[in-house]
Amino acid sequence: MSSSSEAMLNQGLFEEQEMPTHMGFFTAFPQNLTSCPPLMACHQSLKAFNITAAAADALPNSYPNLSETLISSLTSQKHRQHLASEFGGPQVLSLQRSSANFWTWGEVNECLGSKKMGVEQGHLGVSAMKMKRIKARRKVREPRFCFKTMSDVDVLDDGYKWRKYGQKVVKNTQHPRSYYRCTQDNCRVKKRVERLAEDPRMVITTYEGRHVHSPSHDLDDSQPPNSQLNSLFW
DNA sequence: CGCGTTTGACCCGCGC
DNA sequence: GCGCGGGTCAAACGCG
Repeated sequence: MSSSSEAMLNQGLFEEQEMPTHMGFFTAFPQNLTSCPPLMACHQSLKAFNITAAAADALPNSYPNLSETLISSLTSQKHRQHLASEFGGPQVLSLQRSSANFWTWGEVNECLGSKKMGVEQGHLGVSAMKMKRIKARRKVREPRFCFKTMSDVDVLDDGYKWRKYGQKVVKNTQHPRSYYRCTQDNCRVKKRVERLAEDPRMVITTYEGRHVHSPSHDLDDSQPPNSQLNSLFW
């Protein structure tokens, strides 16, 4: 896909486009990434999408509490050059999350030993009723992440191979939502692709689950060895 | 022929 | 319990 670069003009990263009731980011990252499935999945998504290239310059101003480590990893020389040449400047980054996915915060909390994140504990509180619903959802729901991207093409080239398994007309939208599954055996990662009702130029890509394999082609030439995102945001 | 897409039917969770 | 709407299935179809 030759237009994948333009497609990678990421306008934001957030979790669940509906009901964005919470915003926040992690300022601590577990030493052992794999010990925390939600963070691991998010980390992989960030890597796969080269999301670090987006809005790097805007981060410190937009999110003053963001850790130094993350900012430095996002504002590497290479990414700056990429931003400047490809997009002509910094992009606006929006980080949102939804109450619908509260449980991922809970898991993260457990993994981090709680109270070690750069978010208010108040954001993590859930009512018993909500917890019940979350539990029901949790049986079937993997961690999910959304990327809002301005692009002409619907399906972004993220290095993985996808097979479309469904399409659905969503209420109050004239644009259909497409459902994709990773074609790799034993990999149950899914993604949804839809266009924003208010702005059809924007593509919402929602990932669910974690890949159990590497991308089918090598796109990750921007990560120096031993370079890790040791912080993470939503 | 194999692989991917299309599309109508079906399933299931949720709100009323 | 019922209806709605989102998500998935699977047969048919298209393409290289």
